[in-house]
Amino acid sequence: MAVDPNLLDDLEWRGLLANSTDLDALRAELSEGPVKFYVGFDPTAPSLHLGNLVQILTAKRLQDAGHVPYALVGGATGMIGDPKESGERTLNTLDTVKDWVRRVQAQIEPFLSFEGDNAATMVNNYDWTAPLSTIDFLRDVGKHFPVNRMLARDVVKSRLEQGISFTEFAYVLLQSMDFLELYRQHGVKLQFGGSDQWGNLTGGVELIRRAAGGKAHAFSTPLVTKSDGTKYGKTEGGALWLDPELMSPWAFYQFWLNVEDVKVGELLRIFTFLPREEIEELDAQTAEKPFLRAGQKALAEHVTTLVHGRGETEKIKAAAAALFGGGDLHTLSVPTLAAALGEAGAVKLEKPGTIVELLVAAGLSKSNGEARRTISEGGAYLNNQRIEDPEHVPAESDLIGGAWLVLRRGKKNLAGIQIG
RNA sequence: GGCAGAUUGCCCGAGCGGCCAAUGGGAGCGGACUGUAAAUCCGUCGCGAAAGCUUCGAAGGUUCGAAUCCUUCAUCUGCCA
Repeated sequence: MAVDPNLLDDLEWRGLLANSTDLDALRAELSEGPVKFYVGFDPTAPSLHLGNLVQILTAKRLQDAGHVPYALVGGATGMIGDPKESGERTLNTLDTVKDWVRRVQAQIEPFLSFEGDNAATMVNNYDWTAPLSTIDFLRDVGKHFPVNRMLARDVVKSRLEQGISFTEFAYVLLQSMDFLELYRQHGVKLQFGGSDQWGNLTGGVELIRRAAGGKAHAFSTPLVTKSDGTKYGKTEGGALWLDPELMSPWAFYQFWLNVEDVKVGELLRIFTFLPREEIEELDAQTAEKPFLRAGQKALAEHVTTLVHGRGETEKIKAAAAALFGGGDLHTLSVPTLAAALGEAGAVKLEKPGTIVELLVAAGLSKSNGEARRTISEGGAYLNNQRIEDPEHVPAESDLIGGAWLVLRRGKKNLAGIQIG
């Protein structure tokens, strides 16, 4: 099978290469023919999130270019926990990890092709890690890891003061072993991951060299952050999940639509498969007519379609047009409005209560006090009319189509109430 | 194992017997400005309509009254073995 010779150039242009081992050697290898590569996901939650999506899409880019993916879900590494700077992780039970492995696998599958010449393979490191004896592990793997080098890693250094368990300290051995195992079993020669995984990636390359005398490659993708350097979704209401149960497609779409101008170009490159010319055109539009937010719209549309499908995206776009259109809500057709509110999130009530009760019922405010605060701050809207009296109860005439109320907190948080 | 110090709200960090639901900063949230952007400015930021209730690692205790004092426990850090 022919491989795309421009793969690395494209990845580079998209800003997906943060760090890499010998890039020229990798370029040569990738141009010769299909290369088997792997990318791993640890089941640390019931769903993957935005950061993982970078890896999934990168894997797809490689597969589209003719290479052969091995998607690893870490049933074993998920039992141990990758050290992170903020502190020791809580261990999850085997049952929990197994459940999450299944979910994560199911999330990855739609993105890759498991058929054809360069079909993807799903693997689980539990399969080769669980049967391993301690003695074999220490002799065959441990012997190749100088502790002084392990201590020099940034994450480890940052943890030495506050403390790090041996369990997490040893994590890198497991991930390195995965690479070695896939190298030996399947001839996998390339691994990539987020830049926070760099130490683990090179650990594997090093282990393959020492234990098998082989040459393998690795590269890392940059961490996606906001313009102030903080992670997306870390501070605002939790992570950006790919699972529609954990984050509604509507909220997902809204997230991309609200991306800062300065980040649009970067995110379009990383998260969409749009060709270079189109992205550069969008860059130009963002620079010249930022108020049109053409970049944000394209970004929201493409990424939501990738993750949740075309149909869902179309429904959301129609809903957003109806709800944010600025027109009189009463002029919308009831089916349109009902569908729109269904996307944005709607709850059913027997009868309307006070605006405070409605805000809480719709999930727009966490408590009565918070709802009252929002109202006193002038942030509560019923059918696009600001409501200032916390005791306000919607009248019969407020019910659009005899049943619907559009509730909004602030500029962007919408929810529907269905009475009846 | 011994000694010393730490543990405060989402995070950082004051408070060291009443004036503390707890200074300040950050994040968050709302408003103004705009473009469902950024920056800026203003407001807000435990629960409760209120009376009041529950908070300052955990459990007890002293006191009219404790985040502040005492005891025990847990965890972390440093020093000594």
